Amino acid sequence: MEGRNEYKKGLWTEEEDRILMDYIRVHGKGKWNRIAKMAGLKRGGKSCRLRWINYLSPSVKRGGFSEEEEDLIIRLHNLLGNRWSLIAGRVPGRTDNQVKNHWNTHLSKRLGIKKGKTKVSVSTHLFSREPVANCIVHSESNPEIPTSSCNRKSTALETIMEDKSHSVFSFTSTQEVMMDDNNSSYWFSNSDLSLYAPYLVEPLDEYAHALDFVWDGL
DNA sequence: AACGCGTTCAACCGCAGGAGA
DNA sequence: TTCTCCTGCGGTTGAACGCGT
Repeated sequence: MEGRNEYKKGLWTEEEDRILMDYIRVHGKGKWNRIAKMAGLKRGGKSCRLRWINYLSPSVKRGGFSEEEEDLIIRLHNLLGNRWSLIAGRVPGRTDNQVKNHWNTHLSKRLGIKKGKTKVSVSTHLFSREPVANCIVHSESNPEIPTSSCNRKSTALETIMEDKSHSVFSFTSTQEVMMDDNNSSYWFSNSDLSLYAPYLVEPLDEYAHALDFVWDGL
């Protein structure tokens, strides 16, 4: 059982790294629980997998992030939000953990992005030619008190459909929104704002159109 | 030198989902 | 269908480090 104290935790030693690398070099990766046992490591399978993926794998690039990498991460985060594995998949040699850490410790600070969220409640007149979004903005620190409100006419904007469960909508040229179709909430990926819609309708592309509106008060 | 405090990042945790028996 | 095992993900933790006093 992985969760009990029979496994060693904490930083890996050079000896452990060597044992894991030697084993993978001969037998290949995958089936991490078995690797841990067969290699004689007192580590859980998850720990071995993480150590390989984030540190030991020859495909992992070490050292500081270049300006090009940072620029790419910022643009991908605008588009995808905190979907680190997707972002890392588009930054050669970088892992999701590296990207996440670099974002949280450097980029989010540099860009002045705060951790807290602001909730935007939305009601829409669906399928009219000029749908209207009625918005009330709440701060997370005091959700009871709306900090501002607006009533804006929408304009149709570009819609990017990534997949069924995670649709990405372009809000303006710089603001993107991710859709979670389970709870009808929308996330502003680059400003940590969430947008709650009162109801969900099908098909998705019509819904997306109905929720497209210009919001310049962020 | 010693201490306190903030920052960094490797590693852990809990959970979800897929595969296969 | 159910169960187990494995993998992958994002959020969180805490040891190590750096810096100021």
